[in-house]
Amino acid sequence: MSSTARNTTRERLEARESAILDAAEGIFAQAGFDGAKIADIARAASVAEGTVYLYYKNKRDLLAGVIGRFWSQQTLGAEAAIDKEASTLDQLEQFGRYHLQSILNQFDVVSLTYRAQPQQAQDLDQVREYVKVFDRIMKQGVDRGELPPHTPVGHLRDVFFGTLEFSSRTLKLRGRSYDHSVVTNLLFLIAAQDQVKPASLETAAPSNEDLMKKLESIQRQLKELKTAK
Amino acid sequence: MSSTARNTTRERLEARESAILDAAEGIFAQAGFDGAKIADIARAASVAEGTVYLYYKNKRDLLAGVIGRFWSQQTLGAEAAIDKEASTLDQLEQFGRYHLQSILNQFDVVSLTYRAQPQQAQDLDQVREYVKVFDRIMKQGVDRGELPPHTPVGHLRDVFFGTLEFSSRTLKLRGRSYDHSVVTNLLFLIAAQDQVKPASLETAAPSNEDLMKKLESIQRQLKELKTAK
DNA sequence: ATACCAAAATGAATTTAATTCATTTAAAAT
DNA sequence: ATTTTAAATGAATTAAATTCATTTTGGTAT
Repeated sequence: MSSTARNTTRERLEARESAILDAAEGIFAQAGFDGAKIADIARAASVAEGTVYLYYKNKRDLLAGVIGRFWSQQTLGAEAAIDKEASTLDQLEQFGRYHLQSILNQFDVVSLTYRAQPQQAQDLDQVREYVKVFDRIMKQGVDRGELPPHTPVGHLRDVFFGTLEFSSRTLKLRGRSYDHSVVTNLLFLIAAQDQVKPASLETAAPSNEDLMKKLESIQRQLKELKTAK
Repeated sequence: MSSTARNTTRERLEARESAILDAAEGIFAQAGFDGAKIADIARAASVAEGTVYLYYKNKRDLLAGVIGRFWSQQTLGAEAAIDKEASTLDQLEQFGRYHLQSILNQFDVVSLTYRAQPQQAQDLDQVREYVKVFDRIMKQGVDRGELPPHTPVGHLRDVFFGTLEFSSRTLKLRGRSYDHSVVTNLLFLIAAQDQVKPASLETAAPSNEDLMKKLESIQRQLKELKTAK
């Protein structure tokens, strides 16, 4: 078996698996898990019914495949949407905006996530990876001193994802589209919490003295500019 | 048909319907919606399979019955758990504690809620009633002057239920039981928001930090000007 | 190029479980 | 006591997931 041939074969199999996943995602999203018939999915993927079972053990497993792929892509998308150089709060806002927008745009696929079996731990592995994006932002925030060391990341994670999830349902229910104020309000809440608790010296807001010094420096520079002309 | 007889008949029918709902709740909670067999439910309720279909159109409708009854009871329980004389924040804490405790205790039944069809509006009528408990507390808070008039109740509703829901999943996942700090932290967040500013970032007064950032940006531009010369 | 093998694919047959319905049983009315 | 109506039954039907005996395909060796 030549290397080229092996590649061709594998590529053919992967293309077929992709076709099945694509078909399944479409039919599941459109008809729901129960409403989707393997026969329809097979037809949409241009394979025989039995072929689906060569790639996935059963309908549940196929669902897990669709969900896993979706959340993997979400993780990549989120990482692309976040500016590594931005402040922690800005990163959180970028992530929040990305999250809300994408779960709204792909509401039907996201809803399928709840049909996975939480008992089957690996069914939700990719969701767990996605959640880690939040954890990394928060950890970096603490390391950088932008968040207090005692920041309750676990709680805030549930606040963040819970709020955005429920907000997306509310928006959908009311037939409304993405609303940035949801993210803004949420960030406000999270930021407010940080302010209330005793902040470390590093994170202390600049004093008026600091501002005045900065202004005086600017004033000096302006004078230099004027005289230089 | 005598009044007594009519009563006896109706009572008999209601008892039977109750038996079916009890059986369904038990089997659904234990086996999940897909895993539950109508045959098992019928056996547990001591009726024939066909009898189930005299009371409920199909399996989905039976699920809706179980969910509806559960959330109706939740509404009654919540109203009993809330002291009408207490302050708004105390009432919110009482409700939050009740909500988290009960969704943890009856996690399997609550999970079934996500199997209802959001399209079928009336499937979730009782859930909507339950949510109104929150709205009434908030409205009363605004009327009493304990909350600012512009309090974003809709947004806070999603924060409240979303956070508690996700927190319950986290606790379940980690095999932990009710943790009051979840409620405390949530209340803290909500209270902080009221104190700070509930609207959007646009209307917020700029913090010293914001001023400092703006000044630093001006300073950078000045430097560029100077070196450009 | 041909024959052979193993992997992949097929779709008809099987299985499982929801739903229906002709029949029976029980209750209410006359 | 008889008739009528409502409720209940469970065997038969139906729908859809899953299996599996058979066929097809692609790669390898002669």
